[in-house]
Amino acid sequence: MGRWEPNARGRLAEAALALYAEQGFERTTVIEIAEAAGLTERTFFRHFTDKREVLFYGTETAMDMLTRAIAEAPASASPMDAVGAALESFGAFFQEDPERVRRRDAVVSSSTELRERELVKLDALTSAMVGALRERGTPAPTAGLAAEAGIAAFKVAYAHWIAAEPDTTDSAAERKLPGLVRTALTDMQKLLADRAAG
Amino acid sequence: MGRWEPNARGRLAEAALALYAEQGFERTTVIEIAEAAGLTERTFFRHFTDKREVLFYGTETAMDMLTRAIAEAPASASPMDAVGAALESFGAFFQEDPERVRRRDAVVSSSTELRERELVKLDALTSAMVGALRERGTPAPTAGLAAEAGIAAFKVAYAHWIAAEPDTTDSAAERKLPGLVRTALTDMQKLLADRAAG
DNA sequence: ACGGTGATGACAGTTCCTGACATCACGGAG
DNA sequence: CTCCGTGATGTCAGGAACTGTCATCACCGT
Repeated sequence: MGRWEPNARGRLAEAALALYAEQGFERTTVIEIAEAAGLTERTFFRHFTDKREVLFYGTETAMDMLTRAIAEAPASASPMDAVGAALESFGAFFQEDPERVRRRDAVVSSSTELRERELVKLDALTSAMVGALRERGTPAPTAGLAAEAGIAAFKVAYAHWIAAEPDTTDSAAERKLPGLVRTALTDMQKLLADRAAG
Repeated sequence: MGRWEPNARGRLAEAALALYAEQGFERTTVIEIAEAAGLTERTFFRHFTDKREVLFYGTETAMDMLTRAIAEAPASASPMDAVGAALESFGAFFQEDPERVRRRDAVVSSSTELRERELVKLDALTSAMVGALRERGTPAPTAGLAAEAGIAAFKVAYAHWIAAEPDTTDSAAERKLPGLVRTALTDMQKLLADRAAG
């Protein structure tokens, strides 16, 4: 594998995912990853700031997706409508390649450090949504609450989705991520309504 | 400062907080912390698994507090009632020493790595609350939603509280953390109710 | 053919963190 | 009072994650 093979970043990401899955995150060394991709350790760190970051490649894309979805929501949509729509389309995007998502999730779930990083990414998505909401005139406190509530519901929906689907071709609505996001939001609303006043 | 001075752990935590605040997290070395506490680097790592963990000392106590509050909630309380009560008392605990909380928050906020760790701790608190809810018979999906929604509201309330209070003796209800938690929860409910059906 | 540009390699160095073993203070058994 | 076990600490060696610096290489336009 020569020095100037194309798509170095992609090769590194692939090699890392494979090695993490195979022998675990902690027992995989950056040198191993780099050599598996035909590169050197130093080059790995030119493409990824971190040993973990290599698994969180598309986060910027995800942020764009969410902010755009919120910006493009009709002016009549409430903040929670906009957030809900954005997260549903986000869920739909996940479903496009469930196999890859599963593979990646298995690796991330197996390591505390990786779950740590995933939470930061979710927090970044929250901030991005807050920004997009403020852009369309939502006041700051409302934007914060809407974004946090939305991400919270998404977490639950995603956990359900991952835990359920084995790899069957079953396409019941309950197994589709956008639908799970929607029901999580309504269930959350019901739970919050179910409180003793004052 | 001799080898057998008491409370090594506390001294390390104090020294770390002071140094992080003074010169930043990344530019502080573990050796510096250890020497400031009259100990060695190796001993630091016997007391804390991490350079970051030293700032998240009381997390187990916090988990106990939350799980106990949920367990002790009256049987008639809804899941969201129990979570809300637990988080309000949690907020009250924070308020006991606002100065220290502020100091610590300034340090944590200044470093990505530390915010990362804080998010993990919040996630651990979420899991603890889920466990406590399940203990009292709440079904798993409901428990997950209630805990996530509660933590989401708490995050927003906490951010408000930190951003507002300068150090004034002002004790308006809006500046008290338990009250902010409560209003965050009701505001979140309103936002979620404000959605197009579907 | 030639020089500029960007990606990569090579290497040294710092810091985080761990394992293994020695050492010290204390508290109880005799 | 002495001796010895126990737990906390010190010392040392070392792996692995990252960073800075400079040389080297492939490509691209002139």
